[in-house]
Amino acid sequence: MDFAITPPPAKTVSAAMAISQFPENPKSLILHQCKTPRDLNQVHAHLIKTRLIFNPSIAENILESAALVLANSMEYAVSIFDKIAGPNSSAYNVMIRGFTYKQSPERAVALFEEMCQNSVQPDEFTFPCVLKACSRLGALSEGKQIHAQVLKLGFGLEGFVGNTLIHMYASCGGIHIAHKLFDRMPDRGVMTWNSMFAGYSRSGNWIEVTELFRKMLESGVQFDEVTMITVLTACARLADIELGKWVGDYIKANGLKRNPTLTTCLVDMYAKCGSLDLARILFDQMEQKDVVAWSAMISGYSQARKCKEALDLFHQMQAAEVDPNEVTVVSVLSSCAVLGALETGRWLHLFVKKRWVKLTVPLGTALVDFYAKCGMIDKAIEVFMEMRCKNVFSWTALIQGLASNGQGKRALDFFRQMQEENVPPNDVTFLGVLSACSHSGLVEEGRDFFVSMNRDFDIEPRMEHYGSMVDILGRAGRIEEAYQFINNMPIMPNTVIWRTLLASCRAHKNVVFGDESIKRIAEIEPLHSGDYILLSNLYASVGRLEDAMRVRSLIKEKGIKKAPGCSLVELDGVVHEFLSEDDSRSCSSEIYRATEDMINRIRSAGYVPNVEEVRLDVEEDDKEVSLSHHSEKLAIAFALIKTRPRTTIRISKNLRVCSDCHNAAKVISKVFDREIIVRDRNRFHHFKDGSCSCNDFW
DNA sequence: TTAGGGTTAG
Repeated sequence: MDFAITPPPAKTVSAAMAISQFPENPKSLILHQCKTPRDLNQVHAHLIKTRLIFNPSIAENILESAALVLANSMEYAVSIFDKIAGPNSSAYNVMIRGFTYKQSPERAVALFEEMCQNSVQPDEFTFPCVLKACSRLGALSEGKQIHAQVLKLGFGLEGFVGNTLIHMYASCGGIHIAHKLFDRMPDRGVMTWNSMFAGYSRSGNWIEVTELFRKMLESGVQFDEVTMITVLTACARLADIELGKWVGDYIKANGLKRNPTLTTCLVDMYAKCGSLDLARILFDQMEQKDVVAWSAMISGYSQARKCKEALDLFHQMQAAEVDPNEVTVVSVLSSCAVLGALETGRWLHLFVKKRWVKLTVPLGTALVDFYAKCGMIDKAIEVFMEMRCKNVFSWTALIQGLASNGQGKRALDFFRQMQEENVPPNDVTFLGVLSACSHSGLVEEGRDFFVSMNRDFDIEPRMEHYGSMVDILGRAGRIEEAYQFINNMPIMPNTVIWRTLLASCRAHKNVVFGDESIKRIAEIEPLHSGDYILLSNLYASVGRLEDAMRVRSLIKEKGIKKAPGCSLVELDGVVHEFLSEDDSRSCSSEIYRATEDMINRIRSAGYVPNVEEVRLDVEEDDKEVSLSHHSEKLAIAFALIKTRPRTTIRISKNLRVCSDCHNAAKVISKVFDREIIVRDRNRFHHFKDGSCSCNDFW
């Protein structure tokens, strides 16, 4: 061979040198020397030249190299395999294994069938490979046929075949069969147990995972890191901090923290169980943090509604130059949605467009939810339409988004479309549907949907569904009907239900049922400041000012804290905060002046302050001033002077908008020619041209 | 030659 004279690069030398002294059994040589396709080509060429390829055992060795070396393709291996006259079971095994590992499990199963047709008897190595392929495919019926073959050929449950059979059944939805085999298994090792865990965790049966783990501990079989990973995942989903901590302590005591996957699971478990600080300590201690570790910590914050922390950590992740993946983006988007962080969310959307051509279901859904929660409902619809694949989550996000943005009828149109496309709604979808009816005053429709969810979809109404129904009736002024509805509830109504009724009583000036609601709330828990304020306003609305004052003074007497009204407005990515009657800001006089100007202008356009809801402890003359200093008015006035004409103003509020501010905002939108979007605790108000998207139902 | 794992959306 000529390259013994002129040495080519190192890698080729080793392969070539080896070839010149080809050993009797070349298996390990071929496997070790063939590291690249080029090596493989050379060895293969040599085998053909020397006719060694016709030696079945040598052909098999090169076949195995071809199946293992080339990263994503089996074509080279196929070309060798096709030239083997009468391949034996070992050759088939190599090919089946190759297909299984190289993401073509369906070809692995097909080849197994071909093997049987060619009367080549499978051996104890064939079955684990082909069963693994079935597991990957979720191919239960093929798996069952293979099981029959296993029995026919007399293989028992011992060893690998038994374990892979259990794994196959467990991961293809045949968990009961898997359990039967597991029970009959003569010698259950850690792999046997892990195969069962894999099945339960794949189907989300987290309780079964923890119960099985306790049985494993009783049995005395030593668990391993894979077991702990599955168990920790289950603890996270179940918020089972007790068992989770036990595993955590075991990991600490046995010095297993160096396994980053295991630590990531611990971080995730602590975060999902609410111990965010513990999670963060572990996370900070991790030497190597991959994208999954970062995502676990970020989603921990996001799910705990610590959205600012989630965004901060995301920025740290970018600073650490770790590339976010889909999961990261989905978590961060959901935090942006809660915060109304429009700029960051938009940036993420651009990032998604650049990075991933196809919108996946979770990504699309997170974007729909994000835009809807930022009041950009048209953009939410646009993203939804772009999604090629949608599931019940995506439809629900859109329906809820439309409902909270005051487009109840459109929400119901989408609900009908969802049914036409055969996507079955779930309990949360119905919350969106009922909320659409409530916000749009669709009483009869709401009642029909409430009946239909149980009758046609077999969904048992939860407390929230009953609450929505009370809201629908109450808002429409059908207070007595709402009261009867509560009395007929098959479950014990909670305070949310009674507070919903109380709010309706306030809106419709119904003192009788208002008093009754307060009584019922007080039976369950101490009254909130909001309850007193609603009751006080209710009395004031029917002219019982003394009672109103008495209720107000109770707040002070009992020392009940009131949550101050707070509005946020985002300008150039900076969030400004306003509190009611806030004079702490350095520019407050400027803002108060702007507020005054704003009020004067809308007064001349017909705005009349509604003093009914003003704090009753304020002196009569001051009432209108107090009204004009509600946080949303301050925020709107601030935005009016700080932004260019016609720019949309976006306000986020911690409480519900009061009726006076609602009225004022309508007039402001017309007088100043501005679209104003206010997100309150429950929903959106899009003020434009003197009216609001909520049609004054809120 | 043969088996197992973590983060995501309403």
